Amino acid sequence: MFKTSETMTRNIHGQIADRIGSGIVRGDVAPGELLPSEMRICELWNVSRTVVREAIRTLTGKRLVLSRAKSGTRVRPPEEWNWLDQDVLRWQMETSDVDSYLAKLFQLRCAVEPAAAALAAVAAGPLDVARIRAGYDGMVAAKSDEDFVIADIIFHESIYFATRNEFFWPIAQMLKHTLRKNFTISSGGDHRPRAFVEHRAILETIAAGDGDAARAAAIILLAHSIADVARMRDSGVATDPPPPQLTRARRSQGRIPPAISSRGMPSD
Amino acid sequence: MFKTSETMTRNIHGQIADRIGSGIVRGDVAPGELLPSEMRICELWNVSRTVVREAIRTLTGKRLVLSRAKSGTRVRPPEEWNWLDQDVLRWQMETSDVDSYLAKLFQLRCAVEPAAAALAAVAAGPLDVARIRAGYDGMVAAKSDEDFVIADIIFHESIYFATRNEFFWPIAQMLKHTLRKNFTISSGGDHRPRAFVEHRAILETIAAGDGDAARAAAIILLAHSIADVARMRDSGVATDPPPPQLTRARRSQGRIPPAISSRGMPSD
DNA sequence: CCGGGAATCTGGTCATACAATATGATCAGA
DNA sequence: TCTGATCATATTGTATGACCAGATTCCCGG
Repeated sequence: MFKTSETMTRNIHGQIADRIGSGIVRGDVAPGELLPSEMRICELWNVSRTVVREAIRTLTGKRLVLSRAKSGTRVRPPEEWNWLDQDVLRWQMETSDVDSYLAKLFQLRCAVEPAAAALAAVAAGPLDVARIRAGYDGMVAAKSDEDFVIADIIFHESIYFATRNEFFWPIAQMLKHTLRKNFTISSGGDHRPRAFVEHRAILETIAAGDGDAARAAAIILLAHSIADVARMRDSGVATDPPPPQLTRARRSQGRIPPAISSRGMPSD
Repeated sequence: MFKTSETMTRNIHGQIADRIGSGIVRGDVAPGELLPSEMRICELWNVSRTVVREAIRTLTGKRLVLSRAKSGTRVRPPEEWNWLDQDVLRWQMETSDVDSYLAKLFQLRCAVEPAAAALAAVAAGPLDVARIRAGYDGMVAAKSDEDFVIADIIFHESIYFATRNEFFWPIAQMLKHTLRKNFTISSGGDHRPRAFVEHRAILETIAAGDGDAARAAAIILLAHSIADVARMRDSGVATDPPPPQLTRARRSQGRIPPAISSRGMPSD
């Protein structure tokens, strides 16, 4: 078994933050409820109050909890959690299934990446394009599947950076850390040639400054990636159960809602 | 002058985190460089090492710095910062201009909100729809501009939640905190009737479960919002200077890249 | 039954001390 | 002189104990 993370295992307060955070995401303490007091946590795991306080500070940074003075530390509603944080994501995956997680990840990518490619085409500088090209070259030169995935991540990450829009960057960071862990399985060697063509299309349209073409190229690549994932899933285990609150009748026909298809809009 | 934030002013370690974080974003210490040692910071502002450590822990949570044991605390590259964090955003706006900030914000919204509306249409439960409707009703019943903006924020935020995709939620949180501070100016009363129509269109398409129609409605609303902001900006001060790295020739004609227009894609 | 005050609980801050290691300077040897 | 090992120092991580002030709770008296 691999160690879960890089940052959380080194320090004691990281380990404590890991346990508490995992418990919160798992639902051990409901949103709005109070955590055990600091002294209580100290006794629970035989650590000093310093460690507990720094651990809670870490969880506060992830927006999992909110410490109000002299009143206690309460769990915030999940809607306010920083789900893009890699630790929160890891804790979530300890209980949730990977299937719905990958589906949601693709929903986000389908929403963001076409726009990111279009923005990159008009905002990227020569250094940005060189970075994207380096990712592409790394994919072509990759000897192993792992090298291929790493280069692929660099490619897409560089597109996010090339938008020159900082708001896109945290999303790229999340994808980077999460795809590195979960996508060594995918990208089997057989469909690499098509991946080369599609990635090269994105690279060249961005380099050419053609935003609409870059968006279209990104959409094509995502559509094929979705098909790959769906093919991989259909040959695997059971799929996601319906969400709990669900009562309405209408549902998307396919597994993944058609977040890609779009229609024109007035240009003014 | 208003106080800058809610969370940072109460505690001492929050104030210290505010000063250090502000300095980092301002560029006082370059990415990759070392912060002053903890004891040095203690002397600088006459605080205990406890508060300094908790302040640095807070900044670590925002991915501004990375503390390696016995080596020092280094500033991470800006690409890894959590730009969706409200404090990071506030520190950034202390030096950057509001114009380019609003433009980037709209780029993100144009990328995400149409997809969010489409997802919400197929994933929302009755509670989600009720929440969106409550936002719409609040807009209609709003007596003041401030009430109108608050209800508007609830409307859009609820759409993000209704996607049932956690990855969209941090974006909604960022928009919530940032639009509340910067958009009391906009939404002048004269174009409210059109806003009602467009918001109602989104609400009803989502309630009807029509994803494509919801996406189209969201796109229409965003296009008009962009026009409003552009109109507001053109009657204001000077605009953003070109980015420093820029060398290439092609640039978008308009102020804001056409991140909305798209073309069809194959459905399989 | 209600209101007020005291005891208590909690997080925030400070001070001190020790541990362990990364860093850089010093020193010995080739 | 250059190289390599050793050592002192600086820095973060952790523990401990103490105190403060606001929030909560509960009991007692009206």
